Parts: sequence; C-alpha cells; structure tokens
Amino acid sequence: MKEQIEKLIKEVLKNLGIEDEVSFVVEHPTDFKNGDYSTNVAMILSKKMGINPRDLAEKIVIELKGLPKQGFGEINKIEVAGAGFINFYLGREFFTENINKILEEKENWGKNKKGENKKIIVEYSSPNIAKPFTIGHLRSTIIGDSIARILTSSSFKVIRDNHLGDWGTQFGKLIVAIKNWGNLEEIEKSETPIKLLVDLYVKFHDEAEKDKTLEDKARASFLKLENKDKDATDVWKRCIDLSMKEFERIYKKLNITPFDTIYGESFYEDKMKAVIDDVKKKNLGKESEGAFIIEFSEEKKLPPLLLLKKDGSSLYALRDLATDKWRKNEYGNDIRIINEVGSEQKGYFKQIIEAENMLGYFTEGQRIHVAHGLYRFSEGKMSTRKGNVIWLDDIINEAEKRAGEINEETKEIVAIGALKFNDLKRDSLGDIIFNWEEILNIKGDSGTYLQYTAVRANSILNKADMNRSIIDEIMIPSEIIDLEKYLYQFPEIVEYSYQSLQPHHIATYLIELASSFNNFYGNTQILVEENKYMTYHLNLIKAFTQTMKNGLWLLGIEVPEKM
RNA sequence: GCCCUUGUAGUUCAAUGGAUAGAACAGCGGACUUCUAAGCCGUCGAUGUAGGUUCGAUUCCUACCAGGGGCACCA
Repeated sequence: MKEQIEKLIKEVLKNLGIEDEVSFVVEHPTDFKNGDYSTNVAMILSKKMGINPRDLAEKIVIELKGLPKQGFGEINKIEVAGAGFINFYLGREFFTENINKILEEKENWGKNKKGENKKIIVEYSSPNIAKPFTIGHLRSTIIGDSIARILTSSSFKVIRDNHLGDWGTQFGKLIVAIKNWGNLEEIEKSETPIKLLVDLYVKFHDEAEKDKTLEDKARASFLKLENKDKDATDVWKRCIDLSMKEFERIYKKLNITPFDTIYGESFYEDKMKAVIDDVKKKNLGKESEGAFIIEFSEEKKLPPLLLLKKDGSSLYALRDLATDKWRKNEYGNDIRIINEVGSEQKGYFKQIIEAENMLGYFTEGQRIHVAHGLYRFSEGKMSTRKGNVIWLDDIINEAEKRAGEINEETKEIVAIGALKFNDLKRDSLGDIIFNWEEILNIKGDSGTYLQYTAVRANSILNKADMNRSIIDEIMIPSEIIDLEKYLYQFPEIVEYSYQSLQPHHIATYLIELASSFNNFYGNTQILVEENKYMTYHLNLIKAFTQTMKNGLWLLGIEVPEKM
C-alpha cells in the first residue's frame, strides 16, 4: 500500500512538472484520526517552490483525484490537514481483507516459518556457574529469548546459545574458598547448594580484603584448572552439575525456549591458541607489563584489550575471540552473532568487535552487542561479591503469592507473565530501579492485562460457538474502528522490532491493541440470539485473539485457558 | 581525566524529524446481577537548562546541570 501511494505521488509530481528527486516519506500518522497513511511531500517542496505548503498540498490532492482510478481503489478519502500533510483514508474492504488474511495465516504464522537459511546466533542468559541466578541475569534471559523469537518469526534460522560462565579466575576463588572454609559433600547434600556456594564466594571477597595473598592463590588455582589438575577439575565439575540443575529448573519455570547449544567458556579452552597464532601472524599483539595485549589505533579511542595475563593464563577476551572464530568455522562465514549482554560491557564489546575486524574474522555489522541496563537498588548496584542480591526464586515466589490472592490456579502463569512484561515493556537500555510494586505489577500496563484480555476474547468466541450469545447493538460500525487499524499494523510492528532488536515495541503495541479491543467490546450487552452482524464481530474477535497470541508468543508470555 | 549511557505528569514507562507529547499507577468522579471486574468510562497532570540545525525537534548537533556505567591482568 505504502509503495502504491508513493508511486501515485511521484506520478503527480511529474504531472506538475517537478522532475527532481524529492525525499518525501509516506508513513502512518501517529493518530488514527489523521488517516491511515500520510505524506509530508508538500512541506518538503513548499520552501523550494516558494508556495504555501497547504496550497501546494491542495494542488497535489486535486491532481491525485484526477488520476485514473486504478491503483487506488482502496483509498476512500484524501485530505489536507495540519501544516500541509496529505492524509489517505482506506476503506472497509481493505481492513476486512486484512482480517481474512490473519484468519488464514493462523497456522503458519511466525514460529512455524522454515527460515531462509539466514543463520544467526543469539547468545543470551549466560549465567555464571556457582553464582546466583538473580534478577540481574533475568534481563538477558527474558530479552534474549524474545529477540530470538522475533528473529525466528522474521525467517531467520536462530541458534540459541547459552554461553555459560564456567571458566575463569572465579573458579580459582571458589576452589580456594571451598578448601579453606567449605565442604563440598555437605553442599551437594544441601537443599540450597547454590546459596552455599555463593556464601563461600562472598566470604572469599571479605577475606581477600584482609589477606592480600588470597587473590594470588585464586589465580594459582585457576592455573591448575587450566593445566587439567585432577583435584581442581573434580571440584569444578561438581560445581557445574549443581548449577546446571538449578538453571534448568529456572528456564522451565520462566518458559524460556530450550537452548540449541550450551557451550560454556571451557568448551573453547583448547581453541584459544589458534587465536594467539592469528594475532601474531597479523602482528597485532604486543607485550605490555608481562601481559599479552592488542592495541587499537588512536582515533578509535579504545583501551588495549588484554588476552593473556602475566602468568600466561587466559582472559575473557581471548576466550570470546576463540568462541567467535570457532562459530565462524562451524556455521559459515556469513554467520551473524548477537550477544545480549549488560550495557556495562559496551566498551568491551567495542573492543572485541574491532579486534575481530582487525583479525579479519568478521565484517561490519556481523557482530552485534544488544545491551541492556541493570537492575539497581536506589542506593546502588547489586553485587554478588558483596552479597546484596535479590534471588530470582524470591521474586517468583512473591509474584505467585500476589497473583494467587486473586486466582490460585493461574498464579504461576500470571506471575511469570507480569515479571516478563515488566522487563519487555521498556527500552532495554535504561537501568531499572528495583521496586517490588513495579516488578510484580498485575494491573494496568501489565502482562496480566494482556493475558486477561486475550482470555476474555476467547471466552466470547467459546460462547458464540455454543450458539448461545452474540454481540448486540453494535452493528457494523460505520467508521473503521481502532481495533481494525491496530490489527493491520501488527506485521509492521514486528518488522520494526526486528530492525531495532527491541521487543518493547511489540509490548507497547499489544497494550494498545488490547485497549482498543476493550474500548470497543468492554462494555457490551450480550444477546441470546443470532443476528446478521455476527460474522463481522466473530471474525474481528478471532483475528484479535490470534494476533494477541502471536504477539505474546514473541514476548514469551503464555495465555492461560481461563482467568 | 577519557569514553559510553540516561534525564518526559507525583510515580513507572511510550513516542520511526511531524499534527493537540500517548499510556498505566496513585488522586478525584462515574457506570454495572456479566463473555468479561486482574475489567470499563470520565477527570487532573509532563519534555533538566541554554543555544543551534530544520517548514517543523522529546527525537539531530553544541555547551552546561544531574544520575548510572566502563577504562590492565574480574567476567
């Protein structure tokens, strides 16, 4: 439609003797009452031509109306408005056709698309072994899962990768802590093994402030691990088993799509040497204060990237480079990679992406860091090291308690929906100040509102199928209603979310969609007999239910049977 | 010090350079034995400051103010 309108306008400009390229746009006005499409062409041109924009717009409209009819049979009305906008109003047939399309698409929408072999890795969640799964990890998990779903619906072959933090000096710290103050057998028998491991991790940092040799001991322990020391490896493996059990339980509870690959950092342990070789071959490496680093050109304004410590053991960056090199070999040169990771790592990812360019691994745009802000207390940052964290379990329990006060049966699905929506409704870049009331919101702009509205629409359909009820008094409205217009925009919203890799556009859209439904059907009388308007309404409600379901699927929010 | 990022109603969030800045919560005021109250209707209320670019700026640019984050052996 948009292209059609653009074509018509270009034709008119030609007729008016304007030959130059004009960079006008055709778009949806923000307000439905300003039409379905709108163009600013008159405002762009008016200055150049020295004509009042409204007069020019009128002129263009007259020309438009003078064109042969074919090509814009679906346009009902063309109007000049505001400062010189030309607004196009579409007729009912157009929207009815769209609703029929939605009803037909039912079975093969989005998630069932085969994919056109555009492979993309979405790396998200990536919790650290033996650290708590707190609200901090929640964001990457929820947003990453949603982005993966959006990409799937946009015909990508998505590879969901959980890049576990199962390697690094932290394990040295943990091994030292277990040796000094813990007992692994007892931890394994405990009901809350992860909490005990975290306690030890926190204790390590407390003690390390008093005893400076502890940090060195931790580094030594990690070096042992890298050298495949038997005892160290045993402790490491047992910690991983404990953590994985915990993570799997949480993913299931959160309705996160199962990962395609779960390769921890340790998986890439033997793939790092190849990167060092590449760096040396390209002469990009340098020794500095005993460490092995990559330096960037001055105009990049990036600090050097450390690959190896002075004791020769590896750093995060080297493991990441090894990871991406391996992925390229495994999935092909065209593979795209998205890392959904906190914004505090923005600078780091700039370094990684730049380094991979220099190494010739990837080209511009192939590697993307999707950043999200952090959950914070109003007093400051959450930190595992300091022990001031909020466990995800506590949040889920509290959310279920609140949802359970209204309906015990649906409390789990509602609690998770509320939690997820609260995250997905906002631009992910900003920080979130932790607040119980906000995070567990089940009123107003909430996942619960969406679930509830979807359930209610479904329930109308069920009653209608039983031939008992129908919507009365509302005949077919003479004007196109907002609900129809919102339904039409769904694919564009998904496309926009995909382009910007921002699920929140879908979230806010769904709120508007649901409101427009409630606005129209929220206060309706029910009749017990059929009438001739039934098909219009039932199709509209069906299309609505279907779109809500698709939209909520993109956010990873389930719809209960009843509420 | 350098780099990144965020400032929108009392609060939590929207807004693809467009039209009267859109919701929700809280506040105030309503409707109603229903498919639906986890809802519906009405009302009050906002772009950090100062410039610039533009026909048009919450959006782009500059400076300032105020938060948050990063910057060498953590990840």
